[in-house]
Amino acid sequence: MNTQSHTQSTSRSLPIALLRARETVMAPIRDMLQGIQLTEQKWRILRVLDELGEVEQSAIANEACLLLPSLTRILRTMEAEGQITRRQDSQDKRRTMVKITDDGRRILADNLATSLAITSNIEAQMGREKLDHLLDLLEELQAVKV
Amino acid sequence: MNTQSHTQSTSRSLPIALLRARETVMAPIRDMLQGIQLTEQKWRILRVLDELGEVEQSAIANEACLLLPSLTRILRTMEAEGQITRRQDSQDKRRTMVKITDDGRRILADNLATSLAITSNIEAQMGREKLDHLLDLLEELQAVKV
DNA sequence: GCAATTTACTAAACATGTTAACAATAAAGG
DNA sequence: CCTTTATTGTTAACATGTTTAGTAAATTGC
Repeated sequence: MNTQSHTQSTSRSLPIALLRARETVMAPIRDMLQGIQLTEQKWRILRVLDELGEVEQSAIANEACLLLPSLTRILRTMEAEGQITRRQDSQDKRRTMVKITDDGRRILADNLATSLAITSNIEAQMGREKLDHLLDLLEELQAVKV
Repeated sequence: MNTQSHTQSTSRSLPIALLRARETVMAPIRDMLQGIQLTEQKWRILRVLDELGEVEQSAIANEACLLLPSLTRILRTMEAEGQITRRQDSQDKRRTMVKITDDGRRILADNLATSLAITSNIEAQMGREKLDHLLDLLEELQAVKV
């Protein structure tokens, strides 16, 4: 008799189900990224910067779902590798503004087709409606007060 | 004009939506665990071991969604802290069998009520039906071939 | 039986996750 | 103004994630 007999099997545990689903979705993206020496996180950062233009680090952290200490380290290497640039904001000197470089954009452009193909593949197998419904439910879950 | 104008906003990106939803769900659990010096991963391991009894490490890795190298390290410290025991399997000497100790079980028992309350809270806010539906969709997503 | 392959796990190296503490600047409130 | 508080970001320390390589034992296939 176990302590947790009241609880669900792992496949019906929300935290684990979310983790496993994410592994499934990320697997082909990781395959793509491994070919170009980019981590999942750096890829997300490049996409956010391409989408938002020049932004402060908190905004990146928020959009790309990273904590600031991680972001600090990652941006340091990305700057050294020439994928982004950073400069102090003149108005608010606490802020660092970050921008994607042409090299960074090139990485995105080179992998856009593969990225879209991965998304399409999942959509084709699950169906657009189900996928939209799933995204709605996930959005709703994020709004839950904890 | 950005490179990614074809793509969805981050809130409709499946990988990020899954990540954010998971953050929401884990936040109160992390609060609980911080009080008892346990990481999210160790908590999952204890629950799996309580549920499955004595099992090999690959089974834990699979159930708790951890890679073996991470598991090796984590189990080493958990053994040192007396929450689990490990022994070589006599039939198949490659296998290491892992079992939860009474101390480990006590940790689970002490936090069962809090854990259940967190689950109930989410269920109360989202509704059981939606939650079940979400779990169904996540299960379906995991089955997608990539 | 035995070589080749597979399985179960470990080790090492590097990247990120996570928390706590801190520095610098800006905003708020008196 | 000037103190207090909040915001922005960094650093450090430790835990885990991820990949590659390696070891030992079991299984396969001939």
